[in-house]
Amino acid sequence: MAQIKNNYQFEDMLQKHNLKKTGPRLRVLSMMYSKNTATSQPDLESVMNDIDRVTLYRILNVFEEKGIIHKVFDLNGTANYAVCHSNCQENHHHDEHLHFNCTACKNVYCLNELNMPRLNLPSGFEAQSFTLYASGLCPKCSKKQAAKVN
Amino acid sequence: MAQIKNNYQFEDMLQKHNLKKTGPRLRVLSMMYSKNTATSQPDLESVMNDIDRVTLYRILNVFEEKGIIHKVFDLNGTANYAVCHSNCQENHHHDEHLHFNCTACKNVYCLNELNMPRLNLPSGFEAQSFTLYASGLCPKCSKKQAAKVN
DNA sequence: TTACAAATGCAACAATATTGTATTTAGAAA
DNA sequence: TTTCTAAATACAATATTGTTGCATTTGTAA
Ligand SMILES: [Mn+2]
Ligand SMILES: [Mn+2]
Ligand SMILES: [Zn+2]
Ligand SMILES: [Zn+2]
Repeated sequence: MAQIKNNYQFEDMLQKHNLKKTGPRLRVLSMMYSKNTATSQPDLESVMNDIDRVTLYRILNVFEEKGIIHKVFDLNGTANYAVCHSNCQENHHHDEHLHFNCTACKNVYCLNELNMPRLNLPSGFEAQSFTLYASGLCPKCSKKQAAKVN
Repeated sequence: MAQIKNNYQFEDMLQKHNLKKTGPRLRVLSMMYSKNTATSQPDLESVMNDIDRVTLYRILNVFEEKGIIHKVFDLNGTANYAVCHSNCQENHHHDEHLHFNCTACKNVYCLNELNMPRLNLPSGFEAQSFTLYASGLCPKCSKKQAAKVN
């Protein structure tokens, strides 16, 4: 689980970032903090189907700008959003961790505990940030598969 | 440059993969082999604007299936395509290298020479493939920037 | 040369994302 | 508390990217 937080803490988060406390924003925050996987845009939209699509896009964008969440594309190129755990600042993210795409359940996991390995690029390339992607089976799905085989 | 190849070689490639030699396919091959960066779908479409959009999508898909090209999403989530250099087979790619996104010129470079570092995942995760993304300045753009500063 | 599967072109549609603007609302100020 | 306003939301229109079905054309094997 990302981090258990209650509604007061979400309100504080919004306040700290000079964002008004609104229902849609609190609900998006609460949903994203309640999961240990990233949230796909389509998923978010179907769960919050009473909130206007455009509003959701704008909430996601402002949260990303503020350093509250970061965007990660899964293997099909669909946008997923996950809470930042790296003390990201406004317009200055540092979410340099592994993103694991489960090919079975399609969930995207942020493996924050895994540091990025240092590596030296070919001469001339100046990297500012790194992200590592992996795909395969997540713990749940690999267990399921093992069970099937038996 | 990916590899200099002439039209006869492209025809051979198609034949080897049991694909008919057609104008659109040869042109796509030729374009992608003439560059050392990946080709974005929008770019491809605007350059080959006399070929139907759907045909281009189908060419890209069949080339990917056959192991001729691989897809890589850039930092904005747009699809880019690059020729495979890892002896990829039909439905079995192994393009595990670094993809460098230049934030200035927006080009995507496949740095095939860079092997993926080994890393151990948290227990339970079973990775089948890895891709590393980096963003920053490519050699050309970092030179330009250095020139400006002076 | 013929025949036919494969490839292309075209039309329709679906999904995702952006822009502009009217309306509503959170929160500051009176 | 009430008033006021910038910020946020809702709604409409449009853009971009990708898919599906089918008619037509074409590469190639016989
Ligand atoms: Mn992440
Ligand atoms: Mn590549
Ligand atoms: Zn899974
Ligand atoms: Zn560049």
